[in-house]
Amino acid sequence: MFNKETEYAIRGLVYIQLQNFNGKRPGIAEIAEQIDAPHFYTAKILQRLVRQGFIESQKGKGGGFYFDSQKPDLSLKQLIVATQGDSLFCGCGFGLKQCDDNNPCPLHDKYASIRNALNQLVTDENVQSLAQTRLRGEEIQSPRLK
Amino acid sequence: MFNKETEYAIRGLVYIQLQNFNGKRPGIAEIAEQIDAPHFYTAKILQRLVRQGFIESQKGKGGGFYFDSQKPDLSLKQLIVATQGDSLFCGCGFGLKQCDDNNPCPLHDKYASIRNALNQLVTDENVQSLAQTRLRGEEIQSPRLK
DNA sequence: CATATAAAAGACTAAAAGGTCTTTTATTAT
DNA sequence: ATAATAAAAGACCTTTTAGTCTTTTATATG
Repeated sequence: MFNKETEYAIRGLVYIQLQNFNGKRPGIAEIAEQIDAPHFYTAKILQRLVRQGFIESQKGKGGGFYFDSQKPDLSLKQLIVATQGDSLFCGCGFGLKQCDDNNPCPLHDKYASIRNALNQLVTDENVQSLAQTRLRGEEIQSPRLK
Repeated sequence: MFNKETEYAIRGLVYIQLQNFNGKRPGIAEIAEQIDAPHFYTAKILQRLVRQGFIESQKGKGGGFYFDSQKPDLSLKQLIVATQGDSLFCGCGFGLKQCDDNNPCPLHDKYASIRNALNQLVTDENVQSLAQTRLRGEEIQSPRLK
């Protein structure tokens, strides 16, 4: 469904946001290890996301990656389109060029509804809400485990 | 969503079935042209499908590709799994290794329902029914056009 | 200001996907 | 038989995706 770059980007950004909630700015080594992704490849992907303005970074001692809390939440849709384009949301499952609501291919209606559901999901969900869900999950479970 | 090989395979097999309904066995050149796919690449893909027993072929004059009408209908699911594996139907959208119903990642439930819908669609639909839909569509439109 | 630290930049390699082409083999019609 | 035909086989090439590594640049802190 998603390519590696997108997977690592989602996992990386959610991890960064999670650490940010705790007042920390994780570095590449920590991020890559925690999300189980290749160190240097993760660095390259995060650098691209910085250049595109999705996250901020700080060089030098105590540096790392962080979200600008002034900026609006980052939807998965924005992130996915940035890393692998929008083909997932506008292509025809059957691969036909001439396929739209007026001239549908045999699979059109059923496939379109699935594609729309996927579009809805990634438009609604964002990095911040995912990180918060994980934060809550851990907070709720912690007392029982201790 | 699907890779090129899968797209060409679906389009090619539907075209073959459509021609078979008319008592014809199309050859590679015709198929590739009609489905707008690269000639030699289409040949390679169809050859693999023959080896896997999805379709039959006949060499020599008057030869071409055809379905064994004795065999059961070929679902898109079978075809997709043969051409690009089953990762689309069992992977986690979030890319986490530990993600199942017991230990779900934040997106699990919503993503799972989309994946299941997709699975259902390609399991229900098959090459034969798609070809028949196109056959009916053309038959209905023909009288008006002439 | 020096130094340690950490991201930025970019060259490089590896593997997979996508695609091309030539040669061989099988079949059928003359 | 043999010539024409059409798929099978497989070598090769190109592009994209995935991943690695070294060098450079910026920055906080002693």
